[in-house]
Amino acid sequence: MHKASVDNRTRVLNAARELLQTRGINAFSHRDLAERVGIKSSSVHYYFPTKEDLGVALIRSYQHELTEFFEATATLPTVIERLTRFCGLFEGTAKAGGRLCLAGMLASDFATLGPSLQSEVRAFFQLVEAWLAAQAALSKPERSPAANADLSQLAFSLLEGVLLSARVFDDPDRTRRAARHIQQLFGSPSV
Amino acid sequence: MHKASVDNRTRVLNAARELLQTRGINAFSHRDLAERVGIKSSSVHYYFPTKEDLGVALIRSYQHELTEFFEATATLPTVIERLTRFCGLFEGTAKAGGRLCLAGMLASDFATLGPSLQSEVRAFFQLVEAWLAAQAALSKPERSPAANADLSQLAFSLLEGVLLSARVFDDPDRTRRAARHIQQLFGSPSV
DNA sequence: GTCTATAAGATGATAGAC
DNA sequence: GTCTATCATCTTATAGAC
Repeated sequence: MHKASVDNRTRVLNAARELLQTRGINAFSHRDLAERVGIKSSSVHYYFPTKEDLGVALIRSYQHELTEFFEATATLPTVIERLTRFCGLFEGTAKAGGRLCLAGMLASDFATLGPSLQSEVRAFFQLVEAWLAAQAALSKPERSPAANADLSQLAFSLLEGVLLSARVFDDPDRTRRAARHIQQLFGSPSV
Repeated sequence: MHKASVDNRTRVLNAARELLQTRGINAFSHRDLAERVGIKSSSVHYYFPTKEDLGVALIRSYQHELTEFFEATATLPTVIERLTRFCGLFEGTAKAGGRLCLAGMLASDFATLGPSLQSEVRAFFQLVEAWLAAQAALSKPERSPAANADLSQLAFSLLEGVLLSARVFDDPDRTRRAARHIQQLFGSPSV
């Protein structure tokens, strides 16, 4: 059961992820994907009948990877370290050709999405904010749940926003300054 | 020299602004604009030959209004008040049907823009951050220029980002929580 | 799975009449 | 200024052969 190389479905997904994060869902076509993968656009339709299907598959795989990230970093000793890693994801995104977060891009395209894709985007935001709120609670147990929720929204909004300016100014380092601020917000390390 | 009503050029600009802030520049057409204004798409081309022309006109008028805002609020006695007003602009944007900042939306469409439009977006970001840095300097004169620049980037990124989540959760109040945080960051009122 | 062929409709844009 | 007419191209698909 060894895969010598990625199958075309995965190749389409990878190409689509890059195009979505750089151009937005309304600025690339099945043909663009087909050309990058080296197949015909009808073959793209074979894997993802509609663009909505493609979008849903994209955010689900993105969310899946995030879940794996959460599991992998759960064993780290401090909130500080987990937060550093998390912010590092955004730094990597900014450095990858000025991409945006896939969910953030879909949020900016929100009004053009079908209901099922909108739900997925909302679920992704909720997942991130819930994790951040949990980290905030761990970091300073004396902080109220409302304050933790506030903090998590603040941190995620800041990271999404900084990707926009990082791309406009071609300056991925902006993500690190945002990360530093978030670390300060979450306060002194504990758990 | 009295204008009884707005001319069609202005009507096109207004319709385009709403469509750009809600759908992004790649998700509306000259036909969409024409239908909303009640003219034909060729008439839209008369005012704005290319979409790039339209985009440039949109951000220039947006920036012009911001400049007027800066002038109008320059007389306010405190940084706190000016900052409150500024954040109020974003609250209004979120409440206007979950719009994004026009420049923020163009930032997310950045990779699909022509060079002239990209320059305009960059200039807009610079204008905002320069103003915010100036407010930071006024607020706490003992703060370093680098810290002021940091703060201004942070504040603008946060406001841009919170518009994304405000729209995803259909919750414009998120902008107010962001505003509160920004006020705290800028510190105690002075000038 | 991947292809060719095809379709209906949208899109950005232009020419020329009024 | 606004229109009709037209254009080449793109877009999202679908049908059916291999």
